[in-house]
Amino acid sequence: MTIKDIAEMAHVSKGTVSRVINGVPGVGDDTRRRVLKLIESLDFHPNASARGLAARKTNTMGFVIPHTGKYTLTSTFWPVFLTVVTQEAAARGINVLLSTARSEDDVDSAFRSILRGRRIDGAIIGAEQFGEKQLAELLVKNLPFVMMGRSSRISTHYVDVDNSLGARMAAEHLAAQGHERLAVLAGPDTLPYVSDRVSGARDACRERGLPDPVVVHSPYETLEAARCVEGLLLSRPAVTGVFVAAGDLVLGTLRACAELRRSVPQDLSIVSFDDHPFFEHLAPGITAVAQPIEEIGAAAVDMLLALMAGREPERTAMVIPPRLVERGSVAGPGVAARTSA
Amino acid sequence: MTIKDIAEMAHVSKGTVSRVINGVPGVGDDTRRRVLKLIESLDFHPNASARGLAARKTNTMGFVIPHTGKYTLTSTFWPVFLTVVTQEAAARGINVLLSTARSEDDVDSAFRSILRGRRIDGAIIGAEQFGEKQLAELLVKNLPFVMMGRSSRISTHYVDVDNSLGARMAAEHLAAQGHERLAVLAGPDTLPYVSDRVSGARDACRERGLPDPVVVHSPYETLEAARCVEGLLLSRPAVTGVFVAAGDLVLGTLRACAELRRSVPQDLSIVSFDDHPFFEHLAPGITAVAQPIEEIGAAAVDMLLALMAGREPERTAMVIPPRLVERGSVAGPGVAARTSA
DNA sequence: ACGAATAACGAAAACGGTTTAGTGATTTCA
DNA sequence: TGAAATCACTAAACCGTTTTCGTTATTCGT
Repeated sequence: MTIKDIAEMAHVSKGTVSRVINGVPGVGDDTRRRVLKLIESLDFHPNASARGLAARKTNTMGFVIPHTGKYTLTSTFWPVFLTVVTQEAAARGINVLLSTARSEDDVDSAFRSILRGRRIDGAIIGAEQFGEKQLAELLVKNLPFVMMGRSSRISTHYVDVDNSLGARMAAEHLAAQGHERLAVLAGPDTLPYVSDRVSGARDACRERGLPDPVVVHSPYETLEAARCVEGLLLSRPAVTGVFVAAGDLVLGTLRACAELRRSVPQDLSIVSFDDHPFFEHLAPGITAVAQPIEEIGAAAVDMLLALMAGREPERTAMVIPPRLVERGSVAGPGVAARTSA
Repeated sequence: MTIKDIAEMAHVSKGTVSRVINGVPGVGDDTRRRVLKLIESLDFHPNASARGLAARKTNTMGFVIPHTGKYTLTSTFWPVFLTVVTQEAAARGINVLLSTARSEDDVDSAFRSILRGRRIDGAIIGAEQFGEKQLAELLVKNLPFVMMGRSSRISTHYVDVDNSLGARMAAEHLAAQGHERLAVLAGPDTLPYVSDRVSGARDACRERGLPDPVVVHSPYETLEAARCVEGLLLSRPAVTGVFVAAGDLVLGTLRACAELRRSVPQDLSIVSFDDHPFFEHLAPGITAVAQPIEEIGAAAVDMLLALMAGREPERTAMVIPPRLVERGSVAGPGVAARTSA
């Protein structure tokens, strides 16, 4: 079944059918209705490849997930973001072509496989994976894209959570409970957003006249994170509150506390950057700076679709504030002191 | 840059270039090398839409994720499965078009959006979403597909974990520690695999001469699961071991225990069907019947690729055994008895 | 050394749409 | 009321590949 069959049955030309399908003006009302009814009743769908070839657009966007951790899709951020983006795109008639990268080298091949052959009209990409090569390729191919997160190389077309603000919120929340010796457990310092989170927390401390927080960087690996936190727990003077600057590190933090028999929040208060469904159900619940992922995803799709349609989006960069979700993992530092006294 | 440009530069016809690109015989060795070098040096990639149109294949597979829970991609199974499938497909030069469904009704539209317009050559689909309509549509379109899980409607072209065996393993593991009063916390009984898991556990009990386990069905919602488990914990005679028949229900189980101040494994032993990275890091670690997701994913892709290539796969149905991962959430029932005595 | 088989290629016809240019009929306006 | 403008539509070119078919050299067997 092709457009030609429809045309014959409706006694019109292919061009007219095409115009009807695409809602292009230049077709009489009665003709349009007749063709539409025919298409409907035959459940006809135009061939996507043919459309892509003729119109030079595929109505498909690419999604390239970075490779932080073994299965990035078990992280606190990406699975939800991917879900939101996919649904948001589907609602607008856009399909999502997915690409994951296992290793650092894979990023390149994932990139190419998705860019190759004008398979997509645009892409959403994690800012952290913007190497020179990838960037060059995108620009050369003139492919619209929006980044999730900010890259040091490109300063536009991105959507990001306000990392600095979120970090401040976390640090201030801890400080407001009376904590004075804070720590930041941050991700690898190669990631662009990590330094924002670290400095945000540091600034908050300085403004309150507190000493700079001790900063530890850990890969997104529970065991390594646990080792880092152990170091923190054994250091003197004791840290009483930790800002865990990525949800993926929370489990390691809890594990370290369990192993050293420190209890949360009595011995250590925790605020996480990133929320996750299971944080609510742990005992205690984890207080978190939650990214409004739905909002971020919708914004990213909006921006990309504008670019794909050839117009400049209203806002070419968006930084969205997170919000603090208070649960049980934060208490005053006095609790531990009183207990040990 | 098109195939025509390449042809002119190499002083051959478009047909020859096409043959070279597709590795079709009928081209001299030196010509082939020359064209190949040109393609390489110009970094030429043939237009995917044009290929799709002419060759009637898109080298793309669809992936339809079911809608169990708010964000299925935070479940214990699907994110990992999706990752594996995507990477396995990428390694074979196949792209993945993703589709998610938020609601029951959405399944249909997700289905159609991905099937529409011969955008894909085949699909991997969760068996649980096979309604009559979807099935009819697939068969009508003659679209190759493989199911993840077994459907009651179609008995071939699926890959599944051995649900029954896994359940037996779980129940027997509990029984081997001396538990006699077991419970099964299962997912919604509309899902096809749920009854297999329930009956597997029941059979294991019967064979050992134990009473049938008490079975509770819960949606994949932490709070509802917790309520179910509370009921279990308060029932008499007391249940001492529970087989949590889906990873997504573990958190609810733990939450109920925490709320009623029962400790694991002293008061309640837990075995989960499905493993998850964070199970290892909880205290205690959760003993789980782990699905070999990588193996399952690879098998599914293999099978689908065979179908897409037009040949019948060697194995038209695969049931893969899970394996038991012992951690700290199981102990003998005596512990609680002794404590309370 | 000669006809037959084979190999290497070119020309051109699909594939199923979109889009441009053109045509006849109708409406608009002075 | 006649020329101009508008409208609804058709015909045909085009998008960038694959694939079929035919042609020309080349190799083969005898």
